[in-house]
Amino acid sequence: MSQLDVRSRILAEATHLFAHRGYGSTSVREVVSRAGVTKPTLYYYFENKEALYIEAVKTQLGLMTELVNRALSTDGSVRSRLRIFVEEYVNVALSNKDGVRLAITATHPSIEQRPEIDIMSFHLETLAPMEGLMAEGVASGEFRKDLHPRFAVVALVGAATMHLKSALHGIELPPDFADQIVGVYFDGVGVQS
Amino acid sequence: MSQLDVRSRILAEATHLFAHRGYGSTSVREVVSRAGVTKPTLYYYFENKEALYIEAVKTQLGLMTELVNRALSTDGSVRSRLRIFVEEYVNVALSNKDGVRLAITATHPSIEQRPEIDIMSFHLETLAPMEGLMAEGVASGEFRKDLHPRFAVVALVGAATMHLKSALHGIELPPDFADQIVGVYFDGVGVQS
Amino acid sequence: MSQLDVRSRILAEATHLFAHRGYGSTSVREVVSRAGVTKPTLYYYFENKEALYIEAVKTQLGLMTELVNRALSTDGSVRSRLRIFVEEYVNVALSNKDGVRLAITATHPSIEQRPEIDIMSFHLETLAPMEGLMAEGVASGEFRKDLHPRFAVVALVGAATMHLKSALHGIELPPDFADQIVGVYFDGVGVQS
Amino acid sequence: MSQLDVRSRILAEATHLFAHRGYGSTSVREVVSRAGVTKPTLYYYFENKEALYIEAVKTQLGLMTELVNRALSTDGSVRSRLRIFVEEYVNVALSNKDGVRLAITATHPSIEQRPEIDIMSFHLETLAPMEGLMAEGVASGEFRKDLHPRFAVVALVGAATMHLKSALHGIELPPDFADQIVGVYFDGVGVQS
DNA sequence: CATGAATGAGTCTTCATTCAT
DNA sequence: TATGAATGAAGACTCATTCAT
Repeated sequence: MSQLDVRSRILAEATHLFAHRGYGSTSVREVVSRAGVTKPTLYYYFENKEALYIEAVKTQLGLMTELVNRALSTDGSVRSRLRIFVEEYVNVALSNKDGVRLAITATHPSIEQRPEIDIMSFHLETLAPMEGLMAEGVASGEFRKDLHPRFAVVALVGAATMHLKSALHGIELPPDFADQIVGVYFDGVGVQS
Repeated sequence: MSQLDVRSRILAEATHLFAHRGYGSTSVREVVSRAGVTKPTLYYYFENKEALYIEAVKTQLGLMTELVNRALSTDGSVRSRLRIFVEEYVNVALSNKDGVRLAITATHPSIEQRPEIDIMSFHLETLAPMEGLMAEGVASGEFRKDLHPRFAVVALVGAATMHLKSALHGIELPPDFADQIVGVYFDGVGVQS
Repeated sequence: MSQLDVRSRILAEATHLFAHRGYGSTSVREVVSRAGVTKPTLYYYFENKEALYIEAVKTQLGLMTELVNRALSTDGSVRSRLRIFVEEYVNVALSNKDGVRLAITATHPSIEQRPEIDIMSFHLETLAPMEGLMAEGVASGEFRKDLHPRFAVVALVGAATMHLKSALHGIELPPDFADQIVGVYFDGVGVQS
Repeated sequence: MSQLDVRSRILAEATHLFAHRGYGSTSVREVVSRAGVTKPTLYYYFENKEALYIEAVKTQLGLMTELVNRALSTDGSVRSRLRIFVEEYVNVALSNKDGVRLAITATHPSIEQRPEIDIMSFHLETLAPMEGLMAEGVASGEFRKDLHPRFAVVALVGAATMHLKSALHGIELPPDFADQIVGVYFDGVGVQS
């Protein structure tokens, strides 16, 4: 009948609206109207607005976790794996803007989430493997010995995310953005002395 | 009577609540209740909830612009100025969590801002001087010749902001975090070849 | 359950209150309270207070249009038809005081209708057939040749309406009021010279 | 300083707004804003909104009473005095639209006036002299013997008012409207048999 | 599975009114 | 006389949610 089944359509519209307006400014009425269903139908599939939000967010966080694991499980040097991760991260994000926006907002420390999301377990699931990779890099001699893995992860993810945000704001990224980001990350902005 | 005058108290509570709950989930009732005033008083000072939000956000963005300009206008090498900026940025942020949370959320590309904020002019006012500094670094030979200033800014601000976010999430930063961040930024995570 | 369905009950109470208090002094709360429903129910059936007002007024104007057409489509001389019209007009009005009050107020030129009513089309629908009848009277020789139809209509409707208003104010009308009104209208107050 | 003194300016703006929006839809805020004064100033001159309304209405009713008495106290036949009355009535009304609109609305039987106006005493003050004139006409032989004075007044005032209302609606009156109205009133629309 | 109809509680906002100055 | 600042009460309207069908 329709492209997606009813439940998926509701979830998709919810993701879109939560991402664009935020939780509090998104009304159930608007979700069902865009999904072309009635309110009781939504409540048939989801317990309430909060559950809908949580499912939408969890779905997106799951996609990101998958992405990280996929990127990190390739072969090659740590550097090349990080390059692949950055490229994938940004590209997937740009092809799923709604989802990424929602995920970023939801993991913001700003919102004492009314709908309580278990952010920490997400962070563990995604950051832990990255920290592992960083530790691997230190051990293998690719990274400086004095590097704290968590610190290394935060710096790279922060840089990549900010580039992503600027892209979401409409600023165009160069085609070799992943190379550039990882290049600066590995070699620094300073001149090699 | 009270520390701040009525208007400032309203603005402060609004900043707090908008930062913690988001725009849509913050009610005017709650703002006035925390500020210890009645609703008409709020509407005496602010046209409506949207105007209140915009003023709160603009105030915080203004503080950040000031901060950038202050940090960049010190003497010394580009590296030392960036170190000061990072230190200031994170410290000020941690001492004004509400404001920073609000500013970060507001400049998020996620929210098709119901209350429309002129984000771009903020970015220009803050990023432009930083880009200038980066260009200066390239010219003076402190930075690699092939570095695009905008790219350099985004990488550093992204890294610093992500560290800040992790701190807001409760993860402790080392005392020399600014040195570490700028260190990685300048010299890279890789071993000097 | 109740005599009328929910929607009709709301409309009836709205008509009553709008007629007695005016638009601005009638609160939605009062309407729903008298209709024995809750506010959201009202908004389920009517877009907003204005739409409710417009529907109430249009309904009453429609009844008046019907009345005019019915009275004028009888057989007999123009005079007898006008007599029937006057009688019907006043009697129907007195049996539907709320509706008439609302209609009179709404067609008042005084109120730069907040809820904009298309008064002109109502006037056309009601006055045009009456003007036609007057022209017919002139043609058939019942009326003076120099009579402008519109003028004739306004004079009769004005007189009848004022009698009606005085009745609404509590002043009793004689049983043969229609004969008297049409009598004066046709033969004048002056003595036949 | 200003054309009118403060109190008069407030009253004038109130008259205008009450006439155009009705009592309930007119806000004190709007009155003072248009009058260029502050709210406490209004409350210095008028006890409250209701008193302001009553004063505005009474002022206008007083003008109409004056008008009636002036017109009726001229010399000449009853017919000529009525002609003068009709002419004055309509002309004065058209030169003081706000006031007339307010007066007509206020004397509407529709509104169970929240601000209670003593309509009856107004009617007595204006209609009584007119009824007297009508009785005079009957006595002098100008009018038919079987004419009830009250009835005669209502018919004429009704016709004149309706013409006035149509003029307020924008429909132009012929220059000799008073002659025409009184003509129909005296001689009827029918052909003299 | 789906819905038309309903609701209690809450939304933002404005009302008429009043102090202290 | 006049006002800046304040308020209790009410305004219209929408929220997330539910139930009988």
